[in-house]
Amino acid sequence: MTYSVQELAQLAGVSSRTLRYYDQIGLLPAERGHNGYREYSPAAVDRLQLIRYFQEFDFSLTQIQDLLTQSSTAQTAALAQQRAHLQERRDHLTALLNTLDRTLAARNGGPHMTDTEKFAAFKQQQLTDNDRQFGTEARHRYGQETVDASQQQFANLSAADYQAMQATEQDLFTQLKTVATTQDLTSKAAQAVYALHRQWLCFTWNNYSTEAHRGLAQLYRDDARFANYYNDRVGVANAATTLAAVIQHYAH
Amino acid sequence: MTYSVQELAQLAGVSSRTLRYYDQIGLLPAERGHNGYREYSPAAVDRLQLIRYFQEFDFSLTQIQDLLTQSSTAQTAALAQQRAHLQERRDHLTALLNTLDRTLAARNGGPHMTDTEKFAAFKQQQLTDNDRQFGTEARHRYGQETVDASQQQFANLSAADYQAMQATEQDLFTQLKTVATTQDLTSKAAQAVYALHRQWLCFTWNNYSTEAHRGLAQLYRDDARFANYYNDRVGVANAATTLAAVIQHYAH
DNA sequence: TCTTGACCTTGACGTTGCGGTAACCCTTAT
DNA sequence: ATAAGGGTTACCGCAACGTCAAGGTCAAGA
Repeated sequence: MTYSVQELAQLAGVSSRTLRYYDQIGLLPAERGHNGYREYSPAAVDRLQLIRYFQEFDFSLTQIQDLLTQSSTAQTAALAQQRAHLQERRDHLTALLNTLDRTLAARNGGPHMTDTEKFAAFKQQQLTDNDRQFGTEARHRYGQETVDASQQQFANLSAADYQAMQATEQDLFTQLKTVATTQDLTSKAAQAVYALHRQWLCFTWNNYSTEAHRGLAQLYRDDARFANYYNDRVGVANAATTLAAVIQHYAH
Repeated sequence: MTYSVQELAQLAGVSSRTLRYYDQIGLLPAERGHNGYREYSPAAVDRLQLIRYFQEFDFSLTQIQDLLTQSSTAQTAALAQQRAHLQERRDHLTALLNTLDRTLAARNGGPHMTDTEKFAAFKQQQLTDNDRQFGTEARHRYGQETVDASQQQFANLSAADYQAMQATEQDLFTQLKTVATTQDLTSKAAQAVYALHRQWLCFTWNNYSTEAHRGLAQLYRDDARFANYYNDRVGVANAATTLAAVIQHYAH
């Protein structure tokens, strides 16, 4: 017993156009009857189910095309890799729901939403990015408390402060680029780099000390994640080492 | 002070191409400098933040276009409607994750050592600690299944999620300390405590409900083991009762 | 037999939210 | 004066289909 396009479309919850498209790109080839109509065998039904299954996991059609030809172990690996992605998406949705609830409450005459809260979801994203990059290492070297306090501080920044912090970092990058090329540690640009970096730190550090600053400089030089961050953002290969050298030079 | 395309793009985490596109379709018009360059005012920055915010909630750009011209009440209605959609998506993702886990378990027969397994011992430790503290009592009141499902979920957390969960709990402790001293249930700190505790729960609960949350609040107040845990970690004697009061106040 | 209406076919163009590239302009530093 | 690093418009391309247009096929009723 075979299915027509419409029948299979109904069964699988897709449009007939979709089935014709899948046939066209060779993802789900159909056999043809004497009149040229498409006919789908039970095997095709199974294949379509698999396709829809993979599709739910955010694979593209070309990826699915590949997956369906590959071995079972390769398929397993791909699925496992997708798991983390799914979990991230769910956590993000959870955060969004919380934010949305607060937004709605505020709009319904509830407690007024501060600028900080309005930006919370975006900053949460930023924050976890930061944590992914630096969190583990910093925790190891400076202890849990410092990092938590720093995140706390970060989350408490007002929207204006947050933008000011971003602007400061931008200035830092610009000046750092100059120093990275000139390599002149006594230039005005180098002094600016030190001042800006210190200023940037003080947005989130409440107890600045030159020792901690120098400690951070070591991290910038020695840890690939820190180094990559600065090299990427500044756009030169020796940005991190230059920044570290500047800090070592001025922080006393 | 105005931003150039690149500057605003960096700030907002979008590409400059995106900004030019938004200008082109009139979603985020830019002013022009004497040289024809785009210049973005602070008002444009705010508008872009709003755009990104709505975008997170899966509105199309044309819908956002409309929303930005409409009244605040219309915007509220749209957001409220979107809430149900968001929750559906999250539930769907949860189901997908469970399915995927079962799929992977079925495919995985051998003693291959994954990163998850590397963390498994540590998490197993934590898990038994939790079980020693809370397990018996929770089992009595909520039944074996709930507890097992929760432990299952906990063991499935990725390393990154595990650290995020720890960070959330730390934030919770900090805020809770404030509330425990002020005893102001309507303060921002109290609201934060509720949100954080809910967020913390959702790392391991896949079906959050306010009733279950209130039930847990009772446990915190009435069971010495729960109470001691929070009082110890926060460092004040009335932490657990305060937390319970906050939850009772907000979970409806 | 003829017609009607439901189904099927192959094009071909439209959509969303940008990415990428080309070709050219502006400013600054060397 | 020339190179670099920004900016500009303009156009082509992508996935995964939706949506016509123009027509072939088939069973049923007048």
